[in-house]
Amino acid sequence: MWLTKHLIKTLLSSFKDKPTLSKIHALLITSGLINQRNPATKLISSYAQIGDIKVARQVFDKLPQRGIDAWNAMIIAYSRMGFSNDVVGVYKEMINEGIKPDSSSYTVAIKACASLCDFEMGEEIWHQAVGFGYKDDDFVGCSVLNLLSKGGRMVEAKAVFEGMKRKDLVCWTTMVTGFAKIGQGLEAVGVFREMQEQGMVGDGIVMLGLIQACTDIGDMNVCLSVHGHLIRRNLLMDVVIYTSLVDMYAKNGHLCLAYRIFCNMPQKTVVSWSALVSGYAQNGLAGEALELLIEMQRVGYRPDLASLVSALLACSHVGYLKMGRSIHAYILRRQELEHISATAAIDMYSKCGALSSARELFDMIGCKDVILWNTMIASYGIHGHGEAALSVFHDMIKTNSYPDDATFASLLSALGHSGLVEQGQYWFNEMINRFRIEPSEKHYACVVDLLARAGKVEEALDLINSMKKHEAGMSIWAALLSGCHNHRKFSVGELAAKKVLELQPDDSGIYSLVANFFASAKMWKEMAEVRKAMRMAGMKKVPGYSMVEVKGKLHAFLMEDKSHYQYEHMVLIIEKLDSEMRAMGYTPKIEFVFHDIEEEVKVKMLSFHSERLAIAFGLLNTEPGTKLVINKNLRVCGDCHEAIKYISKIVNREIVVRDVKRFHHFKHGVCSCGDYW
DNA sequence: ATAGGGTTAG
Repeated sequence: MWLTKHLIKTLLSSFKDKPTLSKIHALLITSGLINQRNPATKLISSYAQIGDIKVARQVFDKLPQRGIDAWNAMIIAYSRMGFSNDVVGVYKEMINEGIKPDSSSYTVAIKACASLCDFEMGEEIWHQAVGFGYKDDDFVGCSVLNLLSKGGRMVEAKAVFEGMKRKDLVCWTTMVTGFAKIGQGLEAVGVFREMQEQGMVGDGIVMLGLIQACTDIGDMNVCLSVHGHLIRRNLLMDVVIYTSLVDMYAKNGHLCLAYRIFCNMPQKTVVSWSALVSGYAQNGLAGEALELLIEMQRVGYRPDLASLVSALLACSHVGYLKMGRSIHAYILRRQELEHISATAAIDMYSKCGALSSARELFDMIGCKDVILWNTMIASYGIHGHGEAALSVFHDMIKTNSYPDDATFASLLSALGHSGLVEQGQYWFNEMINRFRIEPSEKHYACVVDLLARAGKVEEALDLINSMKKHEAGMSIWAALLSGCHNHRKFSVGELAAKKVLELQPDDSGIYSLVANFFASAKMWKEMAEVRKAMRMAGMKKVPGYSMVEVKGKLHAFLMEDKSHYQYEHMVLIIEKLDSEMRAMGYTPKIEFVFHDIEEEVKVKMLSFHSERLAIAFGLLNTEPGTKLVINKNLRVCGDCHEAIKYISKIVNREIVVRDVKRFHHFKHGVCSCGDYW
């Protein structure tokens, strides 16, 4: 055999195509060199590099004696392919065969555990590494930093980091990114500054962590200065960095800027598109998000799950059930439904009024995680099905899923809206004592709401006064006031009303609550003052609109929307309904009009609120008996709430109105959610 | 010589 060992080595490092590799492989076998450590190891890495991991494994398995080099070649091969399970598998085999891992085996194995989020295993390997004298190894240490930061354990990570003798750029980057990822942007910036003070020069990757930190901090000045820094340092070349910038500006609501950067990017990837789609969706610009999803497909990008999930979010925002369904079906066809997209689809179904579809999907998901459970509980909650929410919660406990703060926020809110007071109080206490979760302001607001609805306003006030770590905010006082209003508890109510006014509401619904309270308490002077204050505050400028999906298309209506092609027909329907309603005993609640105009005009304004236009349009264009689902961007008006009860009876239809807070199911003259508030 | 830090989504 004229091929020397040396020549084989050279060949293996310079030729990366499969036919050549196979030829060399054959030569190694015929020459017997295959059984020597060095060429075999080389062969394994070469096969791994061209992505032929199976052959690499075969070579590895056939080796008569395997040294640490061969093991590492194999473990690194799996790591490069992203096969973390196999990495851990090979590591375990090594241990079983009595091979002593070295620095690189530990490093790669711990990295694999981090990407699998298998923190137990990761820590076990870490301890083994320490036991074998790799305590001060930089690579192992850095892998550990990554493991801890992936688990959000930045306090421990910081301790390890501080103990490291030589901190290189990779370690610093891990710390910066770690803090940024868990929402501690300021800490991340602090670490970056420290790094600069140590004279370390950053690269694009550490800047990526810094961009994420800025995204989290949300201060435009910081964002712009980091952007400037990138330009000055000439680091603005990588697609990934551009994409991150798009995300940063989009998440902070600067969509024009995000879009401009997106358009001017030298190249784009699917991720760049996804980042923009998600930016639009998260900022409530559902139409733009969906258009962008279509546009990206048109120019040849196959949407990834992130963009599809964002599109589902957009659908749930505007109640676009038909589009939501087809996106869900598309994900199913691609066989890519997993937890995140399933959760998004469940949320979409429930927010579009298709609660049973949400449940059906939920039941099909095996091995549910916390967010999935929480989403189902919240779904029942917004529809006013407290018992169902509680039963899902019980299932959750039975399967040993551990509830978190969000679980209880959804559960307590669901119980409150269904008047399950004892259950609410019980689980609030269990949350604190058994699950050791500290109540947040949100939890307090739920329980205050729960108690106040039941008329236990003194108890609610005691709870508010017992709050130590939080200051009671608008939601808490408004909930209390509403209970006082409904149960004619005037003295606590007066206190709550004052607190609400002190906090300067920017929502006309809250002003009307205060005014109504003063009216029922016969405190006329205060009532007049509230009306005056309201005029002075000049209420939110957000125009109210309602949407209805008819035959798979979304139709939006603004108040008194005369431009609509069916306006005359809609007016006729509204007027006809109006006279029938009055005959049944309905009187318009003009306190819900906040303009200084004549009463007759006020009444007219009420009956042309956007929700009623949407209902009229729905009635006109659907078969009798069809359920109508209306979506409103603000809170449904109190008068309309009353009127829709009558309408549901007159036309004998189920009418579902979703407003910012929850769902109102109107059927046979009643609303499932009881009181308006 | 090898290995450790990177973008979007519930």
